[in-house]
Amino acid sequence: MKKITVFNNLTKQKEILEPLDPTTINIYTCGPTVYDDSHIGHARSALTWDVITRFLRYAGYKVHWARNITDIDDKILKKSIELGINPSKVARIYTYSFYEDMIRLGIDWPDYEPQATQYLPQMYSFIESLIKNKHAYTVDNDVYFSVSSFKEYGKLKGQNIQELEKGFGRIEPNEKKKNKLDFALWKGVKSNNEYGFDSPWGKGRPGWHLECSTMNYSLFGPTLDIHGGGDDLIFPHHENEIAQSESLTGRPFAKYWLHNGMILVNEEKMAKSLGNFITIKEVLKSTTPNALRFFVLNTHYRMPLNYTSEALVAAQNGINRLQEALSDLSDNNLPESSTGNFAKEFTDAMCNDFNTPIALSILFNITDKINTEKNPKQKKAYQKELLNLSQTLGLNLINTQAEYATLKDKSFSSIIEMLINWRIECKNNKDYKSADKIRDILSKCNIEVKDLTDNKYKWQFKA
RNA sequence: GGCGGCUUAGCCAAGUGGUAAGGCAGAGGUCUGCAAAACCUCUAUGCGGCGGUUCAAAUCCGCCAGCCGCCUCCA
Repeated sequence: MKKITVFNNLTKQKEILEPLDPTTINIYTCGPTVYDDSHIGHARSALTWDVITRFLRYAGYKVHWARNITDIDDKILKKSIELGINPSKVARIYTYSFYEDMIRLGIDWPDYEPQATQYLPQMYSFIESLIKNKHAYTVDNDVYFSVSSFKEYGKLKGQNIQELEKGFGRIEPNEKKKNKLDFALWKGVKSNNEYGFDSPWGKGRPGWHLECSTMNYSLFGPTLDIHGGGDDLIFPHHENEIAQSESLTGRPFAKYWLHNGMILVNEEKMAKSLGNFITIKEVLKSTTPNALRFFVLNTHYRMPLNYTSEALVAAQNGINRLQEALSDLSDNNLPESSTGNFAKEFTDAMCNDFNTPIALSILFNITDKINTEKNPKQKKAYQKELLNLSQTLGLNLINTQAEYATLKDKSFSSIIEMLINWRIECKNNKDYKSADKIRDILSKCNIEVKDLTDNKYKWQFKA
């Protein structure tokens, strides 16, 4: 297998991927905060790491992938007040919603899905060690990390502490902090009614950055191979993770830092805070998981990706062409052997910092071969190759009927609307015989049409 | 203000020194009862602009313009 090259954000250059253990890769990627339905930005992130871990396994590595769930956080508390339910229940509701989305998108289950609230004792000892080492200090019932205690602070962002301080004008000063760049490891409650956990520093909740450091340390020890996440997390989240973890262990936290680009809507970042997000559930009403995956993989993972409905249509049509080339195959009817003619090109592309757009273009090159190959045996071999490589990207090109079922509601409604409109046309032409026939047909399908004035109508299911 | 990134055909998007992948859309044709699918042909002398380095630049350097991200929670 060829060497895999990755763009390491810590060094800002492409490097050959050399895990600590040559046979195994430990990878941790930042997952969602579960306070609402996930949007397609989360889908992009999940798809990116799904494909990267799939390829690492394809390349022969043993992969241990962890993706956290942030299940305690200010936004969750806010939501719990809005909904009038316990914060842990809010977290569970949206964790399950996230899982539902991940299943529909065909994301492989990570090997670990640590949740913040399951690691509180480990967090306490993490904080205690930092206090003992003078990297953290307590103020009232809060604990803060002291940025000035970590000389390399800013190395991921590429700025030193002085430079970072200069650009700090936008942040409201917190009087409790010794340095304005310091961040909370533990946030004490303001009043006893507030939700929280009992800790050595009183009732409160963990700071966001702490969970990733703690869970990484618990799962993988001082140093892991790859740490991933969205590029909006580089600063301060990942910077702070580095500061905490390296202050604790004195060892490098992660060898390689990989970040996926954002999804944009109208050239603007899609984010919950901007309110311009499209949920995964919403988008899957009008497109298939395959098409969404194609849409995402057609752009290199580090580039921004502009969301448009046109692009999703293009993706769906592209997927259709690939599926068409395998339309005579099914699970009971798979060719035995692959040509292997394209596997090298495919691997080369993926080894070059996971160049999925090139990898996809190779799938189309194989499709050309399938569609023009006269020799049936050879054609089968090309089909097998297309199937193998598409599966490495997590695409599902055969047995696709189940996928279309997710679109059923939309198609179903539009067919009914169409029939009703046809019926109105018949009525307007005084062709009542045809109009009645259409109404009878709908009626047999348990759809009752009710005429209103001015060609208006409504329809409903009847038992 | 500080730091980082982007600008390639109608649209999406690869390509980081050797003469522009791939997809979508579009045009013409073959096939077809008609479609669909498939196949064949065509669709950027040019990669934001201006300079420079080089035998050779979309690719390297400089300047300019436009756009975006992070610095507050964010995948």
